[in-house]
Amino acid sequence: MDKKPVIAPKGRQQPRVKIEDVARKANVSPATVSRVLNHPDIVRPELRDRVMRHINDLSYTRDSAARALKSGRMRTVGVIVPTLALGIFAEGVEALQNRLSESGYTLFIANSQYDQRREFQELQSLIERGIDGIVLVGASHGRELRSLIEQAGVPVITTYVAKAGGGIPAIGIDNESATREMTEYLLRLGHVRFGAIANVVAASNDRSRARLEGIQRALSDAGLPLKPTQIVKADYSLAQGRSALRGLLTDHPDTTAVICTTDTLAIGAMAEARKMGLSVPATLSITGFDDVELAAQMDPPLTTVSVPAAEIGRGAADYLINAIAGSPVPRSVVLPYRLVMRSSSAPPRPSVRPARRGRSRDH
Amino acid sequence: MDKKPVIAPKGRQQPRVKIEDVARKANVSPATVSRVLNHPDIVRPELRDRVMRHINDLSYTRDSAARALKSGRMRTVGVIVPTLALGIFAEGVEALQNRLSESGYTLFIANSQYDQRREFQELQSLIERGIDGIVLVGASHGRELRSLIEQAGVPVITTYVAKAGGGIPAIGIDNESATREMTEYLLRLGHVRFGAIANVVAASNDRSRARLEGIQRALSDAGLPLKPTQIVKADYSLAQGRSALRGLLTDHPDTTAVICTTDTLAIGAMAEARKMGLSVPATLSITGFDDVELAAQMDPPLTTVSVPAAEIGRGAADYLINAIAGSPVPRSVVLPYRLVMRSSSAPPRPSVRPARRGRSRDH
DNA sequence: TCTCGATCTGAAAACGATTTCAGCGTTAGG
DNA sequence: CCTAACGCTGAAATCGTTTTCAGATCGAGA
Repeated sequence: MDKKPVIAPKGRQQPRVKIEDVARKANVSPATVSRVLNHPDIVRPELRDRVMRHINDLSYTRDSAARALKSGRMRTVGVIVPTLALGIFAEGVEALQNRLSESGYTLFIANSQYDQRREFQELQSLIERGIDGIVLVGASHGRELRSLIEQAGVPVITTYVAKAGGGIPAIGIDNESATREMTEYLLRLGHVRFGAIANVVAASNDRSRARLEGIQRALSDAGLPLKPTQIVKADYSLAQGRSALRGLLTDHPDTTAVICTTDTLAIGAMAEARKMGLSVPATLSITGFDDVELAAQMDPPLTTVSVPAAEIGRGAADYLINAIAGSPVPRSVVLPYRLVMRSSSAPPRPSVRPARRGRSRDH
Repeated sequence: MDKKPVIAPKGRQQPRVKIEDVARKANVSPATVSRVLNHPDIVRPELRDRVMRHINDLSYTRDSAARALKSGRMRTVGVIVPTLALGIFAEGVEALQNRLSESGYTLFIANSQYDQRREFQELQSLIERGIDGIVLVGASHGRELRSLIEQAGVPVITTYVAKAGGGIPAIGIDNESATREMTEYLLRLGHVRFGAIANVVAASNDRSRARLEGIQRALSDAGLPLKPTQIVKADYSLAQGRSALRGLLTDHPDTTAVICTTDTLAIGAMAEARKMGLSVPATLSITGFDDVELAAQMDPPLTTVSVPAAEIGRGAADYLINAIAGSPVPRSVVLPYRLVMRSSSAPPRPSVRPARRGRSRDH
């Protein structure tokens, strides 16, 4: 009843059991205890067991700070994602953490909110913390960030992209090629009047930028280059998907296919289409990117590109674990994406000729 | 060209600049450099500036391991969430990290996959890493976990619930009361045949369990207790929401209101209802919990309970920062939830009496 | 019985920063 | 001009492990 009020304990109240205490109890030297912990195979089994028993008795755990100081390794990895709000990143981080945990590593997490300056600051803070490896997202980072990494001499890998500049290894998919394929698929279906909704407002979002380029390239190659007004820039919110579609159809009412660089945008677009009384895919085909859980459950189910987020996370973990250990590591890993054709895309309605207005202007 | 092949560097290649190097360059003692860094106000300004210049010149950063060893504080906090796949947790973690980062703390993240054993292991690993504070989710944790925390003497706070056992402080909402209110609202609308879909398969999911209890209590109080078959247990996936609704309506085709303990389940249920040709809310009212971004964008928009996830994350950060500093902290914080009435709920259709089959069986 | 190896184990020196304690120089007051 | 007091700075101890290096122990072979 007379314990301190609502004040949290100042320091550890019990003076922390250290390796020396265990050593004394077990009648061995601290060195032996350390060996039992770190190289169990080089100490005589009976002695090892005895020491182990005392370790458990005292429920001794080593001080990671001292350990890190002496050994120079923190057994810690950091990750900086743009945001956790996107399921695709959350999934990757979760897989990353799980794999690291299996190998005795712990994961520091930070988020940049798509802001390069913040990314730099967070990275600085992580490096000061002595992390052994770092996971980044995307290919575009400030050059000062790259020099910071280089100077720190910490292994790094960037994710969700197939390649990154500045000699940084990458694990991910070829975003541009994915949307190019998607666009070609829609072209094959017979579409000729396209629109694109891309979350490219954040300067650092090179994934969506690459995806947009894939769309543009495919359409240029088909002789149907996108006019600026056929491209709507958005952020990553559902609501922006809605307004983007509305804007797009205001400028180009005869559009038959809308390609979004994100499922979230596509879902927003679908919601808006429904509200506008447009039927998907009969009058409008819509496609997304990421294949989030909801995509398959939409009505109609969303045609999209499946991104192997968990595999990316696991791969990044493996890469860093090897790199830290000094094992050989691949330069970059390109993972396969998968086009998932569902019912939100279909051939354009053949009978209707809603293009009259556009056509008449041409001749 | 003759740099080592694909082998990562073994240790830091540059031998790391330490405090002594700075001291030598600046012609002062290491002690002074340390003081410049930690207590700038007690060192003569001109000298301080000189030292600072050399610190920058050499781009010296202190070794956090040594610092932590000597000072006993890691400036690090850990969080264990069930999963990051749920936006509600991702949002909280993001807010938590942002607030901690502002105060110079870094966040370790781990996930338990709703498994108490795993939660214990991850916590153990975090504590061994010397974290200064820990954030948990929910009220139900093994007693060995509680004793581990106590023994480590680390401040802890649990989140998303209004109170937790074992003297652990909490920050969150009163889940039971929220669903009770929601149920009462549906009762007032005139519903009498209810169904509940709850993600309670995970033993440790006390949030959903409390929510389910809220539903049951309200209905019991109204003299309409739920039969076991009116409660469908699920996990947290959209697909389970679908199959749960199907199962529920198979057993009780005359149901007019379905209360879900999660938006994800509710969205799945809505998708299934649409597929079954049932119109929401005309023949079936559906409600969720969490108010995820998508809830407002559904067709019809989903009636749900809004959970202040970001505020929970920030509050947890503030709590721990204060507790670690030894400042007074509140025992627990109950945050307000908010019932968000949208169009997925409405009075039951008065004219229709689809209950015939069920009724005939009764008499 | 003695010596040579082969194993294990212990003593002690790091790892890099923080902080106490004491000493130095300077200024103010007598 | 001398002493007291104050403000800064430096020397050195310390935090808890890991690891090198050497010493001890034991068995086997001569």
